[in-house]
Amino acid sequence: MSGARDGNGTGGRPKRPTMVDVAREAGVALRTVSRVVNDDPTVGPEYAAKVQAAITALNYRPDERARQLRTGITGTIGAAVRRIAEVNPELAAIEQTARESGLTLFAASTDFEEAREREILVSMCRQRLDGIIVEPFGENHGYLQPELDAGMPVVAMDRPMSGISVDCVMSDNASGIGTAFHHLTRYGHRRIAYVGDREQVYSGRERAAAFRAALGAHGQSLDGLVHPGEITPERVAAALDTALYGPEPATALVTGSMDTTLTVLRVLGPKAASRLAIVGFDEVPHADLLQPALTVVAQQTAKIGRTAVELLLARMADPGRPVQAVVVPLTLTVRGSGEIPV
Amino acid sequence: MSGARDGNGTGGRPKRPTMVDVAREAGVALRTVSRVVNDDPTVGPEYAAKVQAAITALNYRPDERARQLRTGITGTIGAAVRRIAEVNPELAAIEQTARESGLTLFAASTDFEEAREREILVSMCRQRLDGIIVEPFGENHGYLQPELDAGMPVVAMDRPMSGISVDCVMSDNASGIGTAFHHLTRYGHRRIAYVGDREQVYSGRERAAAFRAALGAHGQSLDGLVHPGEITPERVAAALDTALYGPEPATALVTGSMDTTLTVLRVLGPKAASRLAIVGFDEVPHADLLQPALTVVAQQTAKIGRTAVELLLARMADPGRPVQAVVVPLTLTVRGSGEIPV
DNA sequence: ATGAAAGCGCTAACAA
DNA sequence: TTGTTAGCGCTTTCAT
Repeated sequence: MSGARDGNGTGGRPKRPTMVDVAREAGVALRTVSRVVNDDPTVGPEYAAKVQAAITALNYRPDERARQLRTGITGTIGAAVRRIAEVNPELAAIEQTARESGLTLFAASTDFEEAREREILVSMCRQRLDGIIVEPFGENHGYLQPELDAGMPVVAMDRPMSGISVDCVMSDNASGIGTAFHHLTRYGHRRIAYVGDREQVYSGRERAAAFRAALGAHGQSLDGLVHPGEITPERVAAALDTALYGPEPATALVTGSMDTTLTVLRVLGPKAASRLAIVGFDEVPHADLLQPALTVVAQQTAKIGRTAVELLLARMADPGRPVQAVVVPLTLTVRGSGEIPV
Repeated sequence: MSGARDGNGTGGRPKRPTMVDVAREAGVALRTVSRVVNDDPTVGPEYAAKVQAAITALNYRPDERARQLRTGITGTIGAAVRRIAEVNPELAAIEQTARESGLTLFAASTDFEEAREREILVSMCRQRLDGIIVEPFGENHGYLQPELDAGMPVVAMDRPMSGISVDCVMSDNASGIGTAFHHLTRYGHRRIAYVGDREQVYSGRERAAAFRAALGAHGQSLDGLVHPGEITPERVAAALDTALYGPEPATALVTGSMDTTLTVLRVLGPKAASRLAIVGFDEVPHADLLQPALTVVAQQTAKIGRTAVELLLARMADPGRPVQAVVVPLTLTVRGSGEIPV
């Protein structure tokens, strides 16, 4: 049976067999095929065998789209993150946790562009994904309110969302900066400078503020020591000039992000970098290969990613639960650059 | 109208409005709503306005799944790669090229596990994606033959697939190794060693073979110089011992992959590494921050990713076209480590 | 320019 | 245990 090549004569693309085709081939009802495909135990062994044979003979593959349309669930969650093809331990943790939970992950890069972010989020909503994790960037996410009202579970990661109230997990920026600062004071430093991202973005704002607070609590003035701003070689070089070569030079440095750390190292060059005490905020790839190896306060990225999925699962299970904000502490990793004494 | 909260009384999850609801709200036929949603120009302005108003009032969002089921196309291509969430320029290029082509990208990590790879590919086929790019790992992809027969476009990237015949794009491993080798001979090196991945994997096999050929063509014996194998600190340390501290020590080294390069640098330590001439195969993150900065032959990863999408698009457009294999040359990036003379 | 009705491939009530 | 039937939400002939 079923020997003929395909129903098609000439050039048309081959048509895939459907459940109806399998049912006809096996001589059973559609419903029975569905039962076999879904491992329903209430099918007689000989029927099951006949169906299996037909499935193999026709190379039948169920159409997931139809299944999803009918059941209403996709078994897929979305992740809208800065970049999927860069080092992104949160995303790695999300992917693994999703897999452990039997969910497929659909990840897309916002590139930290507001328009792109919106495009991705709206697209995920149109696909009726079971839930969305977003590392938010844009300034107003009010356009998602109707989706939330319609029951779409959303979790924010690394930054809070603006204009809507959703579950959220992020690092304890303030205490991380404090850890970096106090680690350096332990090695005798009193003049400690900060270079980090611009205060227009949430994390840049939080970390600069925390550094100012640390300086104040330590009885230091802020003059020439705190340099949030655009991370470009020029801007970073100017900041370092002010901080390191002024009348009261800083002897130690806290950087506010991975990008800042790398730019600082490039601007300083190997000789200057090896003499200055540096604690980086956030891990740097292959930090152990640098000279000196880089001491950092690292975000618990894996924990953050895992928590994001857990928050999402909780909300999927109970849409009415109160909105929750989880804060994750950072951990100090000592490697050398932060232990250079005054 | 439509003022009531939702059709729902108590705890049930809110039901989304469908096209029928919009049609009823607007007092038009279903077909008209569909026309408006799809920007069909043959709708009268007042009808269009009424429909738009209803869409806004109900916060209607079309269900992409239903659309896909009906039209048969998803507008989505899949990419099964080693790892998302790591530096992966091929994937970045795929994502960008897909976006430029108006396609959504669905990426998943195989982790270079055969079972995982198969799971992902089968899942993508069940979702009826418009096409699949795969960085293959497994040894037998024959299970995909029925999908190919059913018209599923598949393109292999970085490695060929086994057991099936599909379009493919990859680096010119042999000539890349040749470039690295000859660059070192230009600085007077005659004893040049190779450490790289095990020959069970395609690229490891190709590169080791190319290195042996280069040695041979240069009139050198192979003894103690060629070390393919597992990339572990122990194995790499043993290989380096043999190559660098034997009776005729090598004065230069070619590594066979990014992982190999990083492991070699870690095993050697900063002092030994700064004395040995090294050319890495493939780019290393922040290679410019190392001391000395690392000279590499880099794969044209962006070109490879872009080409993969282009091959896929071509096959989607013409399923009958002959299978094509594209080979992309590597480029030498001089930074210091490869220009240390004998 | 608009509408009525069929059906994409599947699951889920309900019958038998 | 198996089959019949009615949709999921949309697009698409085909009439009007």
